[in-house]
Amino acid sequence: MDVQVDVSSRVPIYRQVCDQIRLAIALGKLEPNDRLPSVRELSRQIVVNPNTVARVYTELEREGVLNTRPGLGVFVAETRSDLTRKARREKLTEQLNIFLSGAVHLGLTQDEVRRAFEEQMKKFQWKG
Amino acid sequence: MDVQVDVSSRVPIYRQVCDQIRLAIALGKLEPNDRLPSVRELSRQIVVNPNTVARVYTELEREGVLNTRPGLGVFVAETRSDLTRKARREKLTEQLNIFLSGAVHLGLTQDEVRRAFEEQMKKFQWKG
Amino acid sequence: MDVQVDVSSRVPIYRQVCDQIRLAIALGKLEPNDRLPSVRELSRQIVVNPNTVARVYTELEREGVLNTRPGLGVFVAETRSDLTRKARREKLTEQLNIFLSGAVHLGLTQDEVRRAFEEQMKKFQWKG
Amino acid sequence: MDVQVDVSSRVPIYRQVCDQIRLAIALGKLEPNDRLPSVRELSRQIVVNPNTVARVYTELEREGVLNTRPGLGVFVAETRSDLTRKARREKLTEQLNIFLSGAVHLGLTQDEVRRAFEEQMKKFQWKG
DNA sequence: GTGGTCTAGACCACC
DNA sequence: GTGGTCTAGACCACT
Repeated sequence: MDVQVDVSSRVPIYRQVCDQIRLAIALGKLEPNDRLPSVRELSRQIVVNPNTVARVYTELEREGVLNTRPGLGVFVAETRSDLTRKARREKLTEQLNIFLSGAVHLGLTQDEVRRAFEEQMKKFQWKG
Repeated sequence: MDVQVDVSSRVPIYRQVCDQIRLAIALGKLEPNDRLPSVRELSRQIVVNPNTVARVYTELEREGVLNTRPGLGVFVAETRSDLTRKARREKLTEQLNIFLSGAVHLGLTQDEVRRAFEEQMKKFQWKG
Repeated sequence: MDVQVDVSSRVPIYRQVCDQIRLAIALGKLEPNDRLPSVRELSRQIVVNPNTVARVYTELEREGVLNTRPGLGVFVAETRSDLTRKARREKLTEQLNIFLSGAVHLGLTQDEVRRAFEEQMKKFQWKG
Repeated sequence: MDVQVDVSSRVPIYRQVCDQIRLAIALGKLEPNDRLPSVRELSRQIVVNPNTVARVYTELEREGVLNTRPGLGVFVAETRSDLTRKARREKLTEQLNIFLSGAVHLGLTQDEVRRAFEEQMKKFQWKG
């Protein structure tokens, strides 16, 4: 678990950390039942207030990504999805549009984006 | 130019409008040197405080997406890109990773995501 | 909106407030698009730290019960449910078992509980 | 006595065990004067720290649900109720309200909830 | 004015 | 040791 925080970014710290933990899990760098660093440990490591880290863990627990075992620590949860198929497709399209409109705005070509997409996709842990 | 504002979204209104204007340009619905509605016009149209619209235009001008010709109105700027090729690729990868971790967590398969990706990509106006 | 907080309870304050707001909505005392008191207002009213109230609002927003319009305040959201039918039935049964085992433990009879159930149920705003 | 502990739940282990013992009594699976497994026995069986089991028994004894006969073991107490009739009705209504607001928010109809209620109620061991 | 984020530091419950 | 909750107070972004 190496987490990088950019304090000068406009993205809130707790969001940066959330994103990185989600990413690590999606990439398979963290697997179900792996233990994460303790709140105090991680807060020392990335030089951030313990409350901020606690907030990250709380938030990811509510999302079902992590779960905490009182007195033991915080662990990666088993994956599950309560969402309907339709809701999931909608969320996907929504996220996709945000991503693609950013890509267009960067002035990249369709092929560049497709290549990057295919390349990155290999690195993730897919379901099927 | 039809802009839809969702007041019940957690995304700030000014950002929603910014994103939609950028998107319209990315999709080719707005082309360089097209004139945008005036601040008052647009604020009436989408039922939003004029200050908020003014801010949107200021911000997009600062980004180099729009430019104001005093007395004439606000226009779509010629596309240009300040970012180096390398910086743009890095930004792309970063956004891609956030998008893909979300997709993995939704429990979708690689094929489902790829299909949605190809389908949505058609709708955008690419450079190359 | 009258909210009662019992500081001597073992139930955390933020949870007491959450429960009462959810209840008010379920009873139809608060309807979609009604505005809630501001964070500072409610925190003064119930004599609790503003952060605690902010936490309540954040949590209920994540649940989809409320949504906040930046600069304007916090509002009751339109109801929606992304959950699958199966997930909803499971949650219902789970909550029901907790409730019923509490009721048995109180030493009440089946009829007493059924009567209370039918009586309270009338007061809520049901979907069908 | 089969007790299932879900370590990935946010409910503390000791409460899970307490709840399940109370539930077993409510369902009539355990009757007054039945003997429970010893602390060591149960802790081995459910793979939990013996201290945690000891705490469960202490707590349930304090509540009057169990009682310890030194040298003999731990037994289910005779049912008794300290609460006044009025206090019990109030507690019932309070729990009912929390349960029903959850049910409303799940988007279920009155009939669905009533059917689930009647079905689950059969499984419990009532007083009257 | 509104809510959102972060820090600092305290106390409690759980194992 | 672990995380959870609450307070106090600061600063920022949005309308």
